[in-house]
Amino acid sequence: MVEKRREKRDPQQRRAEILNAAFACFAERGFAATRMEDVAARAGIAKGTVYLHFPDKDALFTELVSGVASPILGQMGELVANESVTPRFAVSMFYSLFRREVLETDRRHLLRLVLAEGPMFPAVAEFYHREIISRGLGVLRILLARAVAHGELRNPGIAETPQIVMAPALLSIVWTTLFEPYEHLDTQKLFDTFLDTLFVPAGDLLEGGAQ
Amino acid sequence: MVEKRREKRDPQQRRAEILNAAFACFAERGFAATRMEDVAARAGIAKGTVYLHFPDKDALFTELVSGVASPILGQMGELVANESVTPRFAVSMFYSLFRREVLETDRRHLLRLVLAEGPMFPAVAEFYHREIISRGLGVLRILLARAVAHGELRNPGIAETPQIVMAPALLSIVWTTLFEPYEHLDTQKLFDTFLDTLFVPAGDLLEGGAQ
DNA sequence: TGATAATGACCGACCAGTCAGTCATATGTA
DNA sequence: TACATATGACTGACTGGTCGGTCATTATCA
Repeated sequence: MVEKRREKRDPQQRRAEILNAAFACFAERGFAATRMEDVAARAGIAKGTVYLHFPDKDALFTELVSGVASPILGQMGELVANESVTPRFAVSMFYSLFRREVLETDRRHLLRLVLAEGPMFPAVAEFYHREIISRGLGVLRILLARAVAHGELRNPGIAETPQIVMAPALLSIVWTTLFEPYEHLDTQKLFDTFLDTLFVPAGDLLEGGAQ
Repeated sequence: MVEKRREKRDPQQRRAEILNAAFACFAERGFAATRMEDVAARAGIAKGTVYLHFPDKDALFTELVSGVASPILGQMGELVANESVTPRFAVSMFYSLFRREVLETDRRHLLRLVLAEGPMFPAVAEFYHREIISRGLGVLRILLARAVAHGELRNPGIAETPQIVMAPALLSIVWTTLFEPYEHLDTQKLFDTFLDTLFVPAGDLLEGGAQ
């Protein structure tokens, strides 16, 4: 008979532990296939305890995907506020930030969850649009407008469809979580190539600049 | 007491009816939330009958998403075989084909299913990679190589990452099924703009060509 | 009148959510 | 300090309901 040790924790900490466990479970098995008991076990507590902190499974999920709202956008906001930073540099920073902080960490599974379960959870989709997508597009619009003014875009029309800039991020998420076992995608090259497609080559910026 | 009319059908036809019903159900509620009884009801038959045609729910789902493998790739194959068709025209045909045959039909829900449930069904992901993605990339590689040879790409590096060409298709699927209620995306403009970003403007093709 | 297809009541595994009871700790009392 | 009592976080067996899958029965067909 295993002796179960009870342990009281600071509610905030316990909450965080449950969210961590839930993240791991949802990320690796999806919403439907994850049992509340799995989450509890992973957090090292009993099932009932989970319900002391979250009203039900849906709430746990919604809170989870909403709560991990990345601090990336914050960094982007600062970056774009600085007029001396070129749009190309800002976008390239966004891409490498995305690669380092999302694509190459467990957070990529979170984004996958939003893609996969979003339609089932309008609250989640709405939240992500409002907090992440909408804000990101706002930053991009500023950047792209500035880029157009300086003639840095190969196709100025991009400024009217800033979603395009997000396309490689989406592609990389889907590819790495769906097709990577069958065919490797070099995401570094993907982002670099895309950047070179969006922006005119450095040498062409000062007119007459020979490459 | 309602008198239920039994009906015998050609097995092929019945199979198709079940698949249609399953498509509708899975598309609107996802795999987990769809009950076999829903599928049966939608097909106008009893639950047990479904099991006369498919061994279990997984098989039904797998068969469904595999079976609707689009004839689009076939059309693309023919198009690219014709040397006189310019790469830009071929890609633009692909985009409009995709818009007309997938994005603006119920088939878009099928693609969304693959994205959402793919990781849970390796067989599905593997199938889609092998039958759709892999073939599509093959066609694209040929097209892009030809485009590079004729100096039609703004960034020849694209030829090494043909996945990029698929990015707007992915973006449009995800956007329309996830964020469309909150913010409209003009997919026509999205694809047009992307095309203009990939390929050099028509006037620049013949060197010295004035715009 | 078999042979075949279809039915839907039924089974049992599974699981979200509940709640009566437990016990480590904090507080009050002598 | 030593003991009694109160608190509430924690537990896990249990419930009620759901749903994938089965199969004895019934209807239809050749």
